[in-house]
Amino acid sequence: MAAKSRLQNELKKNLPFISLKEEALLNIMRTSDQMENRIGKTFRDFGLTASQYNVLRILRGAGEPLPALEIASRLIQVVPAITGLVDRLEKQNLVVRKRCTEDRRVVYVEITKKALKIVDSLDQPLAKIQEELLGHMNQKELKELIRLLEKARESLH
Amino acid sequence: MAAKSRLQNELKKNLPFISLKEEALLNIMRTSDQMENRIGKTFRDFGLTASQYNVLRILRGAGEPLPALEIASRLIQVVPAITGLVDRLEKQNLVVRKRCTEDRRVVYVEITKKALKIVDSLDQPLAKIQEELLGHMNQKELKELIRLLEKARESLH
DNA sequence: TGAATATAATTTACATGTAAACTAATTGAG
DNA sequence: CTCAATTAGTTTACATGTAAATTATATTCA
Repeated sequence: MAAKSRLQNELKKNLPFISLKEEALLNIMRTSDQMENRIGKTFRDFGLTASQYNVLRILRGAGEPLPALEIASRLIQVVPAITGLVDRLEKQNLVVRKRCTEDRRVVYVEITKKALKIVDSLDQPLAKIQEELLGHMNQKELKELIRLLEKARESLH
Repeated sequence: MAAKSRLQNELKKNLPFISLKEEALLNIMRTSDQMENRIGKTFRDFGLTASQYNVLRILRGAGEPLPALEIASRLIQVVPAITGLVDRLEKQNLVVRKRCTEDRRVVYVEITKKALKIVDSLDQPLAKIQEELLGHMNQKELKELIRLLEKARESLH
């Protein structure tokens, strides 16, 4: 019924608040967007994008070359994205591709010394930004926030 | 020794989190990514992307044509993105551009009836997904999560 | 063994976000 | 009034995320 539909829309438009679930979802996405944005600026100051930094951080953490898909799975990215990402990192001499000899389908990605220096030099600035972004929350609040977000993600398992 | 946190296991990270702040930030971003991903699939089922849906939802909520930059500001997107977004929506006959006669710099974007139908038809599926994603959290938890995220964003003001 | 599958990456096509430069139109100070 | 500054949008250039198809290699099982 057209009239009823319009009325429903009218009511929806004027509702002072949305459902708690919708409000929570919007809060999660909005907070994430803004934090990513803030952190991303620091990466750009160092000539990296957030994705590029994450690849390098994973490689540093691993302490050894990793297959491309292994990196992709840790980034939770779709497979094709990793190819271009590694392409651009390789172009900047931040990683090296090495074809595996036992299984020639596998491409190992190795971080270079140049990249290690950059990633290391980002540790302090990043710690500072984390302090800037969440320094006003106390330990109890941070733990509760983490708990609630982990619980929220349980629906995705 | 305390068991590794859930996120650490998910990311197969070798090193422990340096700080609660870092863990909280990663939890925020990861949760957002996964929820966006899940919701995005529904939009695609209806021939829309998340960004396109958000533009249409804003226009429906406004109840009147809005200037392009007004839409952009509500989406918290950078200015140039809105042009292409409106281009693609216009190509699908979901919005119409109307140059303002008083101030010819301004472009009003108006939602079409076709688009209104689509957005309306998404209300129920979206409510269902919200239930699927956060239905296992009780009201108290949702309110606390919202409060903590709002507090987290205070540092960005 | 050999065909059917599965796996690791890549390629292609498209939508989007970001930054910087540019155009058109309006405004405001002198 | 006039010209510099501002404002609304667009264009361009690039990095990224998503999906589908493709290539090369490896594995499995009849």
